[in-house]
Formats: sequence, C-alpha cells, structure tokens
Amino acid sequence: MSGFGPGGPFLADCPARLAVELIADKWTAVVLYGLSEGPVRHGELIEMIGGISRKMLTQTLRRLEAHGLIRRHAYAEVPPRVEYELTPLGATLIDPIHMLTEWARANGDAVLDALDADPEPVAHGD
Amino acid sequence: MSGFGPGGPFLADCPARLAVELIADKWTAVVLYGLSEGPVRHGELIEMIGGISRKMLTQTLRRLEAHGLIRRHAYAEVPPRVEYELTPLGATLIDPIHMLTEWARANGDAVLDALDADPEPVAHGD
DNA sequence: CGGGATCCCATAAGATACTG
DNA sequence: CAGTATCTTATGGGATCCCG
Repeated sequence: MSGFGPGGPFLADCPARLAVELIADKWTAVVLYGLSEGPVRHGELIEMIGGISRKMLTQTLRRLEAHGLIRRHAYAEVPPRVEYELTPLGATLIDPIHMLTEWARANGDAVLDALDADPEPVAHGD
Repeated sequence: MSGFGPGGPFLADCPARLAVELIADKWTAVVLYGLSEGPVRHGELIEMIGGISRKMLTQTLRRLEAHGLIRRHAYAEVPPRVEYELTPLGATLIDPIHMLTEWARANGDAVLDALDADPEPVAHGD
C-alpha cells in the first residue's frame, strides 16, 4: 500500500477534505448541534452557545445556509424575529457530529490525562 | 427548553467543544485518517496527504502525540526513520472520523449543488 | 530523512458602533 | 432583535534555510 507515485497522493481528493472544510472551524459544529432539537432564534443561539459573537454566528449561519444545511425564516414583525432550522440535508449531519460528541464525552478525560502527563512541547530534536 | 439564564449557556462546556478543539483544524482529521491503516513514516504521510508542508505535519503530529492519540517511533538508523501509529485511544477516533467521511461521500454533491444554486454571498439585510 | 527556527502573509475572529 | 461595517489582534500556515 505504499506504491503511489508523485502524481497521485491518496488523501488529496478524499471526501474527508470536504468534510473538514465544512465543519472544521471553531463554530460550525456547535451551531449545528444547537439546531439539532428544532428551530432556534438568532439570540437564543447566542445564549445557548455562549462565547460566540453575533458576527461569527451570522457568518457561520450564512455559510451553512449557502451549503444547504440550514434554512432561514424571517418573520415580518416588530421587533424582528428570525429562526433557523436544519434542512433534511443538514439533519443528516447531526449523527456524525453526535458521534464526535459522544467520543469526547467518553474519552475527553483520557486526552486531558495525556496532556497532563506530557505538558512540555515535546521537542524530539532536543 | 428555552429557560437558561445568563449564568448557564448549554453548549459552553459541551463535549462538542473539546471534540472541535481536537480535530477542527485543517489537517488533524486527515492525518489521523492517514494513520488508520497502520504505522506510516513521516515522508509517506507527506506524499499521502498531498499539500501539507513538513512544518504543519510535524506540528500536527506533535499535538496528536501530546494528546495521546498517536505514538512516535524513531529508529536509530542512517538515514533516520520515524514512524507514527495510532494509540488505542487514537484508534477509537477513527470511527467518528469515518462517519464524517462517509457523510461527505454520500452528501458532498448535494452540498456542492446548494452552493451552485446560491453562488452569491446571500446578504439578507440588502 | 526528519525536524527545528525564522520570516512573512493571509485569514480567523473579537470588540465596537451603526442601521432597519 | 437581527444584521452589517470597520478596525485590530491572534493565529494558521507556507517558504526557506539550517541542523542532527
């Protein structure tokens, strides 16, 4: 399995790359997770998530909307009300994200233990 | 489920945050994926992944090692040989990553279609 | 061959203030 | 309440050179 030439790296066009580009930023997975139970308002997401700025939330929601993973519902009211909900496509992403979450719940401590055991930057050339 | 006060956002200490902090960067998931079949050398990873710089690879490997997810094996040879492999803990992360990959393989086209349908930045305030 | 050090640039992301 | 614009800083990440 090591006979790939310079012309064809394996993982270069791997679907993992797309998955990473989609959810591998600071907020995307958390926002999707926040929407997993049903429609949520902008302000509610801010409170739920805790620590995200309005700018980052809006930006994340926009990208998810453009990717077809969530749907925006703006009501013509005063004061304005906007709700976001997963599309059927977006809902299919909840399971994988849930698996990651479960993994973290089960193994998070082990990771923190490992960090605790090797606190130093591990310079192998030293 | 909307009665959380200012003192307790739901997702703030959610394990999803740890999961995100672990794998939500450009290379971590791909590197783990590259190690999922068995021990691989540094240079092999470079070829397999395609596009990663030596600096980023080393940096990613160091963090994974510190997190206890991979193990480094340096052989006292000339020229030097260094192999990396998943720890048992790291191996448990492969399944979740695999699910993401499978999702991308199944739904990647749908996402690209959505992007194609709404190419513009979607300015709702316009 | 593996990897550290340095320099440099592009982007991410927070704070703040303003608009409908 | 929801969203945008602008500014600023921290970080990510590439290129390059040098060392074991």
